[in-house]
Amino acid sequence: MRPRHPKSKVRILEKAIPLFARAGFSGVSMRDIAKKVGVSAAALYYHFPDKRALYLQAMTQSFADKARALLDVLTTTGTSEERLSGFINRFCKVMQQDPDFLAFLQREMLDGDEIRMQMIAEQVFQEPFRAIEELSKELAPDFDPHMLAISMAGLVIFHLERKTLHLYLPGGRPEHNDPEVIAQHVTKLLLRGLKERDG
Amino acid sequence: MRPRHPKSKVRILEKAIPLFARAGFSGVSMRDIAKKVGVSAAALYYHFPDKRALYLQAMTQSFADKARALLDVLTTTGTSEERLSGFINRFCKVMQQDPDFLAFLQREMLDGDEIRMQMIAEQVFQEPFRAIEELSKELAPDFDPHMLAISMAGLVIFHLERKTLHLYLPGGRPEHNDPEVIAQHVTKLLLRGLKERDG
DNA sequence: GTCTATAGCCGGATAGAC
DNA sequence: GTCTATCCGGCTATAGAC
Repeated sequence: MRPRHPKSKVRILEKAIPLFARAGFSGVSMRDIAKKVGVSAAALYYHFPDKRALYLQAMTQSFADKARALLDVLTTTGTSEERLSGFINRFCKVMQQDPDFLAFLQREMLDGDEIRMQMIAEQVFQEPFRAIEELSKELAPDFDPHMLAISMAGLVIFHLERKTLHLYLPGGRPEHNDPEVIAQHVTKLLLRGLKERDG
Repeated sequence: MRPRHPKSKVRILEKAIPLFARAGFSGVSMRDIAKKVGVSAAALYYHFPDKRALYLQAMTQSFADKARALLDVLTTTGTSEERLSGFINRFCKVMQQDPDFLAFLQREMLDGDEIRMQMIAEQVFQEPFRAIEELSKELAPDFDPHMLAISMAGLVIFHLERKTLHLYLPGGRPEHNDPEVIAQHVTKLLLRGLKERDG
């Protein structure tokens, strides 16, 4: 249960996250954030030393607990195929339910400096990435596990990030945005690609 | 052969492209561009009505001729497999040789308004996309051709856009940035994934 | 076609009252 | 903790000389 009047700092971050995720660091002003929160711009400086610190904390907040959500489903029991399918499903769902997280991730891959990238890698992706590499080794030992893990992430992420372009490309249909449809497509593509031979 | 002193407008666009591609519309000022070109900011307004127009023309310029480069290799003769492999190779090479194009594309997928997205779709991606859908139908009639085309693009693009993150993820090696290595990986993954059964 | 100068606005950030 | 008022620099864009 969330309190009706959360601490100011939390309220500021809650409002700042979607703004920064959608317009980026230089696309949002402190006044924009203050207006959304319903306070003066000066009030923000009581809680954060400067704009960069506010951005960094907003991003960190948006990334929190994402690693755990992805790891959980990777460490359950079952065949390799079941774990892959479970992971792809969870990944699609997490990304679709939190568009701010996806936008932040895309933004950081474009603009992120070394320090922020290192933080993201260590705090969010390193553990799940390792688990996916292990799964890759089980499923397809003749593939480079690092590249295969990148491929899995890329397949899911690109299906979700191409949303706006999708409207104007031929053959686009509404169900192509359904995370379950995407997960099913990606899993089918991967599994057939991972088994060297199958009936 | 490029003339030693190209028209000012062309010179401005040449300098503006990498700046906008790397920092985005709001991350670059008219003064930044003017400084790179070696003129005053006021001079830019002789050639472009405002900053938005300059950005749009820079983006359009960066996207020009990309459709043709991708289409050429799709319409050559050969088996479906050869055309797929040729396309993936070309796609990787084009994207890697022109990082500004890749950055612009990522940026527009994040920030692009409907008008710009429609322009990109119609002028750059519609024709090659249709050709890839046709190829998908030949190779794997039981897949949704639209989704498969998205998957192909996503695989290539994500391997190239994750460059900065890659340093901090386990198992990353220098050759993972080689476009030929990426193309080979993606082709292998796709072809095994596309054939329903193989020996 | 390019310059200098400048208008007018908006940005981040601070001072000091309450 | 939040306010109003403000500093000051950078921003887009224009005016007018050359």
